[in-house]
Amino acid sequence: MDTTQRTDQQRSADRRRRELLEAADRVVLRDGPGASMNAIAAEAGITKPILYRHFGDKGGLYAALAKRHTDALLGALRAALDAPAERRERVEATLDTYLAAIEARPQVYRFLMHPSEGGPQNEQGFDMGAYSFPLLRRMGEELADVIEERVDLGPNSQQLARVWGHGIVGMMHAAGDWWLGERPCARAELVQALADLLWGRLAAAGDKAGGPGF
Amino acid sequence: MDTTQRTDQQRSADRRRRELLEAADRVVLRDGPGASMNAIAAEAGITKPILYRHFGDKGGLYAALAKRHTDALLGALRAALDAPAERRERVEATLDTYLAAIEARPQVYRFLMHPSEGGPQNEQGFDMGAYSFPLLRRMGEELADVIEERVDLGPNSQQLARVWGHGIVGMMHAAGDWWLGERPCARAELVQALADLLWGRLAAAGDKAGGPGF
DNA sequence: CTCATGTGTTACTTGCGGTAACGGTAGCCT
DNA sequence: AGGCTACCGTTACCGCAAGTAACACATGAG
Repeated sequence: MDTTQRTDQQRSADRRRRELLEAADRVVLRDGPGASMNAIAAEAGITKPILYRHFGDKGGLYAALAKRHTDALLGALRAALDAPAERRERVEATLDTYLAAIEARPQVYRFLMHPSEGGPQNEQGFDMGAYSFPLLRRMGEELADVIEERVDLGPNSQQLARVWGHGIVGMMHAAGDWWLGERPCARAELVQALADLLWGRLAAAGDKAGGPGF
Repeated sequence: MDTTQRTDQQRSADRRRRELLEAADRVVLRDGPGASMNAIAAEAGITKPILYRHFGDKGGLYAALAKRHTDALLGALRAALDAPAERRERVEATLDTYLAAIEARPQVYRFLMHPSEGGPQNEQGFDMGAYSFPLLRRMGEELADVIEERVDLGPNSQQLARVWGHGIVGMMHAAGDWWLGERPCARAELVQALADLLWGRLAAAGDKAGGPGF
């Protein structure tokens, strides 16, 4: 029993793992994050203990599931962030990429961010918070790296970049979440509004008549 | 059986409700949001069904609990937002108020925002997501109202204000969450960094040597 | 043939949210 | 007084989901 066998088995196990993840994906997207391990196992054509052998516990499964989508989204964002263009254009492209992603697959988004609420009858859900925030944190850190690498912020640039990275990601996330729920305007308008905000239009705007401004 | 009796009973019920909420508060702050209804009932010196008679279900209890803290925080924020001062000063005061609140009572904050994870051994938590986002949404809406009321944004000001309200709140929240976890700097520095971001310093900064900027 | 190993199962335990059914106890009515 | 109606409280239970133990079948190696 050595490498060759091990690799064979590992390949097989990896394929199985992928199949299980795809089944889990289908169920979670259909039934919401409250989906039970039994349901996921049934969809995969097997039974619970196998899931536990592969993923340890439900958290492990959900983490693996979240990682897939998270990686895909981060890849798209990185591409937008790396395109050759002016800074504002890049910012807009990145915002648009994120918003387009959550608009195109709101089910996935809701799973990643609001892992409760989901299916028709959603009762006692699951812990969560443990999968959504990794995504936001990772996005924040990556954006911080990009900012620090490319923007001249003078002294203390590292900390400033990290604050901004997390702050901008949070802005994008919260605005996107609200927008996705209410759909008050077209995506492009939202992108413009957010870019304007980042471009200091709040500071530049005048007060309205009737008192000191905000 | 009419008003007088009813009011007496209602007063008594309200007092009871307050006591129960305080007990729940203690337990949740001690054991984290995974606290069981049994534990809360025990802390209050009673048993489960009474909790259910008062709050319907666990969601109702947590919602009531969250509302208390949410209202308190919103009150403080409104005060900071209404102080007579220049716009930038107000923004800084508001940011500082929020950050001071979460710094002073991280347990409460974690309950409101990340209702999973909590006590030492926290496993199967609870659904959640249903209590944190109301807070963010309410803050976003209130800020939007203030912006629209006081800042001259030209046409489409209503939508712009709402986007910005939610966006700024999200920025504050995400940056605060990250900062609370890592404590990389003093609160005042964070406030400055965020205010600088809102004041367009990202747009104003130059590119770093080595390529087009972010 | 046997034995180790990986894959799968059934059947169970534990602990939670939530509820039904029952017991006291205060006040009001006649 | 005696009984009736609400209300506060209890015990004991249901359903369900996470997670686990113990067992069963295959298959390839010696």
